[in-house]
Amino acid sequence: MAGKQSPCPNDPGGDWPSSPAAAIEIQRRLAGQVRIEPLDVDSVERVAAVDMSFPGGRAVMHRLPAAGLAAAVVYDLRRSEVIESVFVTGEVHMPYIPGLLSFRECPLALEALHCLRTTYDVLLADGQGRAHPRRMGIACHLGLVLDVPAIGCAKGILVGEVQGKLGSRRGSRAGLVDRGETVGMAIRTRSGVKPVYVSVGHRVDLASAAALVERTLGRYRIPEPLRQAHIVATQMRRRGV
DNA sequence: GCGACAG
DNA sequence: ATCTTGTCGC
Repeated sequence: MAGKQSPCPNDPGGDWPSSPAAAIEIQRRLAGQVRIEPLDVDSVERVAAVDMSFPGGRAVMHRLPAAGLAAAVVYDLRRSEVIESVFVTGEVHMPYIPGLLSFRECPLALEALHCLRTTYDVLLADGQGRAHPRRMGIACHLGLVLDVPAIGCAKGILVGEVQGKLGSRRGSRAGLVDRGETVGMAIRTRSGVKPVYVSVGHRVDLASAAALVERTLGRYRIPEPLRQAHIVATQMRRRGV
């Protein structure tokens, strides 16, 4: 358990739309700004990851504004440990709408990332990157706003279908294709366990993204940086912050 | 109209 | 995403 773990004062983000129509318009405009290029995965030393957690059961879940908690960590690949961990709490003003997740989570997620004092080489987001109906998932959004290499790693599919048959052994891969375009990669991170879906967020290409994710794997299905961010987000919420 | 649908 | 204990299996 290395690294610190402290709350961070909230700060104003950018201006975020509250209507689905406005959000979709923004996605159409931003999608063309995503840059796909190779990333030198072998030289990556620090990987940042963000995840969110929300309180309450179905009763208060879809009530807005809602309380949310975003956690961000920086993971050192060489030492295989978290070197910094932060979190922020705040209000979420958008409901969860498939395809518009970034507008619900980005404001708080960005606040958390802004609190990090450690620099990092690439950002991992819990969700899709280009494997999105408008090629503008949360990983693309975060990567564009911060102008950092970003990768989306989702536990489920939003659009597209796995090409062919994905092997059951760890390390097996299969393309994720949507409307004739390979938008992501299904990767079996543990033998006999459901795969994760990796896609380009920003300033990386699919091959680099897949390689980076595999470099961050520990003994679990979810890449270690993301798994750690998820643990922080969940524990801080249950601790009643 | 019906089914799908990241977190 | 969240509510939850034990339990079956490699």
